[in-house]
This record gives sequence, C-alpha cells and structure tokens, in this order.
Amino acid sequence: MLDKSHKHVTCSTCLSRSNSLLGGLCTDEVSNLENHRSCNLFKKNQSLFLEGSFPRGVFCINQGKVKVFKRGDEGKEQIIHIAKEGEIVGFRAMFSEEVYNVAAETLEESNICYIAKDDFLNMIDTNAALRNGIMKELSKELADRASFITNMAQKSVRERLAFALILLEKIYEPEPINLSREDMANFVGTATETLIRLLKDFKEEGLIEVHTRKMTVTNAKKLIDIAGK
Amino acid sequence: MLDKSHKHVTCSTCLSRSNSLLGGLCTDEVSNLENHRSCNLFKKNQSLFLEGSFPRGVFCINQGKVKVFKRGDEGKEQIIHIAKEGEIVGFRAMFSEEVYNVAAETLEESNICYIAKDDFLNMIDTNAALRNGIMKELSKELADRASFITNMAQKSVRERLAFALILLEKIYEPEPINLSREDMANFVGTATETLIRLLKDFKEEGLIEVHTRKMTVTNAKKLIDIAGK
DNA sequence: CGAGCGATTGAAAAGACTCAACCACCGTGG
DNA sequence: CCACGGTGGTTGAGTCTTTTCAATCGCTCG
Repeated sequence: MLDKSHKHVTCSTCLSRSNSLLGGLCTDEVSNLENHRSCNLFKKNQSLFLEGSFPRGVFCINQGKVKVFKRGDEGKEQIIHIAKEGEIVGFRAMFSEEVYNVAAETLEESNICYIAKDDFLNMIDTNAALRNGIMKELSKELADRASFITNMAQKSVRERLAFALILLEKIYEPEPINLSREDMANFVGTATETLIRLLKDFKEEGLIEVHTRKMTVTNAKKLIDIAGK
Repeated sequence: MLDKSHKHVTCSTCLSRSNSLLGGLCTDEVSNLENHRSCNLFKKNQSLFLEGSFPRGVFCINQGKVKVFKRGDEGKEQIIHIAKEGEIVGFRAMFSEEVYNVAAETLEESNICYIAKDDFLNMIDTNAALRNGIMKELSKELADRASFITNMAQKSVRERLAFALILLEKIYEPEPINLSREDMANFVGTATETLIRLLKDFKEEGLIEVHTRKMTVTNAKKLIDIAGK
C-alpha cells in the first residue's frame, strides 16, 4: 500500500507537493525546500503533535492519513479534520504564536515530511503566491468549520453520519473508508454504539457496504439526500 | 448609548481602530484608509451581507454588535460569532475568492465603516505587520472554532449555555447582555424553549440576573465551573 | 384597543446516551 | 497447535436530555 521508497522522496518529484499549497514553487524554492525538510515514515497511530505543545514546524503528508482532533472535558476526542496526501498539517499554530489547540495523529502508516518553522515562515514571507494560497486555505477552513458547527448544532446523528460518509468517501477514494468505529463516532460526534446502530441501518437500506473496518458508499445520492443541504 | 457623532468618526481618532487589527498602521496608511472608507449608521437587525453573496469589502465596527451566522437546512440560524466594536467582519471571504458562507447582521444600532476589497487587499500586500496580524487572527478563529465544534459535540446544553454566558458577558461588558431569547438559543445551539428553561434554572441558582432581554452574570466562577474546561 | 410578536409553560414524544453483557477476531505464549 | 487475553465491534434495555407542539401570557406599536 505504501511506497517503500519513502526515503527517496524528493520535493521536486513529489506528486503530493505539486497538488498542494506548495505546488506553485519555482525551481529554486523547491531545491531550498528540499534542503530544509526531513522526511519520515510514521507508523499507524503515531502522534505528529499534541494539544498544548509548542509548534516547531509543519507537516506535509506525502502519503497517508492524519486525524486532527481535540479532546473534550472527559478526554473524548472530537475529530475536526482528516488530512490526506498533499495536505499540510499544523500550519495554523505557526501564525498564532500559541500552542497547538488540537492534536494530530496518523490513522495509518504514513510518509510525512517536516519543515521547520523558520524555513516555512521564510518561504511565506518571500513568496506572495504561496502566502495567498495559505490565506485562502485558512479562509476555506474557517468556512468549513462554520458549516461543521451548524451541522453539529442542527442535524441529527443520522444526518451527520450520512454527511460524514460522503466526506470520508472523498478523502479515502479510491480506497474504501478505513476507520475504527470509535474514530468514526468521534468524527460524527456521537457515541460509538449509536454510530454502530446507524451504520447497520444504512447497510440494511443498501446505502453502504461494510466489511468490518472497511466500508464503501454504494448510494451516494441517497446519502446526500439524507445529509441535507 | 450610541455616539451620535458617528458621521464625524475619523480613522485617525477611532478608538475602535487603534484597538483592532488596524491599530498598527502608520500615519500615511491611516490617512489613506480615511479616504477609502465610508462610514454608516446601521439600524438594529440590518444586514451587512448575506450568505451566498459576493464579497466586495470588509466592515469595521466602530460601535455596536454584529452577529455572524449560518442557516441550517430548515432555515434556523446558527450564530458562529458575535463581533463587537474594534472587530473587522467579513474579511475571510476576501481571500477565499468565494461567496460568503455566512451572513452578518447588526444586533443593535451600530456605526460601521466599510473598506472596499481592493483597498483592503492593497493594504495587506504592502504592510507585512498587518498581514501577520490577519493571519494570526485567522488562525485564532480557527482554533476557536475547533473548540466550538468540540463543545457542540460533547457538552450538554446546560454546559454550553454556561459557556455562552461567560463569552457574552465579555462581549457586552460593561453593559448587560442584551440578546433575544431566539438569538441566544441560536448561539448556544438549542431550541428557544430549552434555553428559556435553563435560564430560569440559572436564575434560581443565583448565577445570573434577568430583566427580560437584559441579563448579567452574578456568579461567573460557578458558571465557568458548570461550563467545564 | 386590537394585532402580533417574543417570552413562557406544560405535556408528551423522540432521539441519543449509558451501562452491561457478549461476541469475534487476532496475536501471543505455553 | 491450542488456550488465553485483549481489543474492537455489537446488541439490548433502560434512562435522560432535549425537542416538539400547543397553548397562554404580556407587552408594544400602530
């Protein structure tokens, strides 16, 4: 599944980079990036950073999936975002001069590059296009989160699950969705038991196909319908 | 309550500006701003912009309160943020090159200045400090919203209301909180009736004092305790 | 003075959560 | 090779929170 040549990944040929925010760099910038990033293979469930810790750099996902989450009072995780290859994780805290207010952890074995804070900020200072890309990205996430909040406040768990499955489908495609029940519940914002019961319903209604951890959407149209606007 | 001299507000003497993101401008920049902004008195419940409309500029609140909200499927509002004097509203959509995904409306009579998109973007391009301030602000809001989502997913309505009252207290201080029951319910993310019942509880527990629309927190410590982390 | 809106209350229903038990699978160590 | 232990998944039952619906109240505005 994972390209074992991860140690030889170079920024210049990295497809994840070219599809990402860093896609618009010029040759010089790429070689500079190349010299300043380190690349590592992360095992499943390995932490990238913890809530409350001090940010030292950003993470570029070359291959794999990362959950970004926050813990509530009782320690229960709320997954805010699931990042996939091409995404950069942890750059928000870079600007806020504060500690991370969320944590990030791999959901599967992942190949992830690391760029130190100063190098990243330098790149942004000297590259207006990149900067604009970042601002655009921040704004988009802000918009996403406004929708997330509204969904959480107003939709039923059934609706939210339908919505989540559509999102997850896009994140995992062309692979099947592959998340523990608990993670999925923490993404939807419900109890694991409730999630399991609803998955069963959806399965019986022919909307999804489930093979233990792995599931695929078989009737996206209907799911979108259930999810609502 | 509202300074009727609003027509004579100038950026150079605007206290709301000096405490805001635009506080660090130099004299030239301020006079430039002065020439490019227009200042208007908004009545209560007047719209600044609608969800789905195209952003043409940003709004600086000189005096007053503005709710930023999104409508769910059934048209019910979810209030995402309540902005007060000194805050700039609507700048996120400026970078995303998309339509507004939220709407904004005054909660009371307000004095609000308007800066056209191009002027605002120019200022940002030529002023690194302002730019950094904006990025910092975007990041902070992103952090806030992660917490908001988590609260919404994991806290009971009672806990969320306690939390909201603490926030509102800070926003309205030194005035009493002044919101319709419906707006408050839409901020907390609950039904109006539920909100009313819980307010009654809090009142009976001696945590707040209520005079129809206006209410004050009398035991913040206990409320914070109820709200949880 | 009447219309109408916001606030309030009560009662019933629904949605979701908790708790407890049970199952299924998998890797480990004897 | 098989028993064991552990983790993650599943199910059922009961409870509680929250919503919904309907009705009432109180006040303000024309």
